[in-house]
Amino acid sequence: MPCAVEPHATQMRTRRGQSLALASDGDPTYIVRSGVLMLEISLPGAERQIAALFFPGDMLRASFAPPRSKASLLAASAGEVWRLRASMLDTLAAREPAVRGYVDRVLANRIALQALHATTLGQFDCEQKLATHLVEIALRAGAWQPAGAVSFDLPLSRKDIAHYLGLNPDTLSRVISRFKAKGLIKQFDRMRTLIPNFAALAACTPAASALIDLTGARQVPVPLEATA
Amino acid sequence: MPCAVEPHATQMRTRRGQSLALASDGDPTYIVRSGVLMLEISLPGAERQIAALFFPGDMLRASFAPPRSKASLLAASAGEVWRLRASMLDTLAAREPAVRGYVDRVLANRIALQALHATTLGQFDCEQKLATHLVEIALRAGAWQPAGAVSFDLPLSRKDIAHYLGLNPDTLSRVISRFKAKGLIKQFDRMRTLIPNFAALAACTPAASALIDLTGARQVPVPLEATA
DNA sequence: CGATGCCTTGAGTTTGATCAATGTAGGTGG
DNA sequence: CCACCTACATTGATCAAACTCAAGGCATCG
Repeated sequence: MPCAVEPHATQMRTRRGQSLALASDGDPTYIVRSGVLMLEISLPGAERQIAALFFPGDMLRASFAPPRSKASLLAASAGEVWRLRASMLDTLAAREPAVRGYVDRVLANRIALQALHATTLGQFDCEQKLATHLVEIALRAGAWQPAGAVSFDLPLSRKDIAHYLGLNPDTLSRVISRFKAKGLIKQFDRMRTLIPNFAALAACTPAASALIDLTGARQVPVPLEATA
Repeated sequence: MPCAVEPHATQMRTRRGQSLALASDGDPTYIVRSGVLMLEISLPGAERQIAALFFPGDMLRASFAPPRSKASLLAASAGEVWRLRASMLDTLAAREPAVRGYVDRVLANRIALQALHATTLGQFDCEQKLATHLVEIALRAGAWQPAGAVSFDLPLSRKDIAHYLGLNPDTLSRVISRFKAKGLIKQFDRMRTLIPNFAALAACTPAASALIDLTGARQVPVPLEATA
């Protein structure tokens, strides 16, 4: 999206589990090109929480993370990111309306997504939480297929998904098994996943339509009301 | 903070429970002067969630809320807000570096706070959740007193606090009673609250030091390590 | 081949939700 | 002033959803 940014950014390849610097000087700023980044918060005496996921097109700067406390930015999967200093992005934004618009849009979207995620964490039961996550991934990284099916690679490990959803990994594993038994998802291996009927899955979470709105809903093959 | 904004804003007084428009034209933008605003998300078939609280000095625009889905902005207590159109704020930000800096700072802070709140919702037990909320209020709206005490009015009703913390109102009531029994808080009536020993309360939540960092920690009378 | 990391599954326990009853403050009208 | 109503808060008894702990499966890698 922000083509004016490219010449000023450092290209980086990430590997699964790699940690990206948040604390270094110049308030580092990242734009995700492919793969998924996780913002991890580990507070003393509490389990870690994956506070946010960043998909291709998303931007984040170090000042988005709580300072001093143990926040870290991890690559969930292999991918590519652009890195630049915040001051450079600010300069570009002041000069180029397209960059300014991109930054503003991405920020507003992030806050809205976080509000939704707070609802997921605060109110949903474990099945709704998993359905929400699957819908989110399908919308951001899914390959749409005929008849309302979607396929994708789960970018996060079971443990990471659990910590993103505020669940215990054991519990999450059980919920996934239940979803498989109900035919809501099919798995070919740990990662490779197929949702045979997106609408049926979306019907499992109250957040589906809000997520569709927020992700720009590139394509949802079948209107939600049709099936499910 | 943003004095250049004042002449372009509409002054509004809020009453407890009042709803502020999010959907009207021009992407309405609010700056809180006094009192507290709540961003409420009510998804079909789920309990409502208070996704975020906005204290004096905070800013939010309608685009921060998930669109179409039922988000609303409510005044938790009587207060005063400035209202202006987003396009006006953007114009001012482009002209005045002070406004630009204010907007950027407030946004980054909001995202960091939301990350912390996600951790609170996802990992903390009910006592840690309440302690976190009390620390947050003490830092944002408390009157500091000698010997590490803080007093304030709880701006939210029990039900609102519960929905902010992802708890059941009954459960919250029990936790508050436990805190009173332990001497962590004293209440003179429903709202008026005193924390005799801030450090002891802060020791109940893993998020205390991160919150202190994020709120700018105007004054924390006694370093946390001293007591508790 | 064993070692390791990740995931799954069962048995038992606990935390917090639910339901229902009771208490309290503030407001209204007789 | 009292009776009454309503909204909000507290508290107890019961229950279930999710956590914990432990055992076992299944890949990958040296």
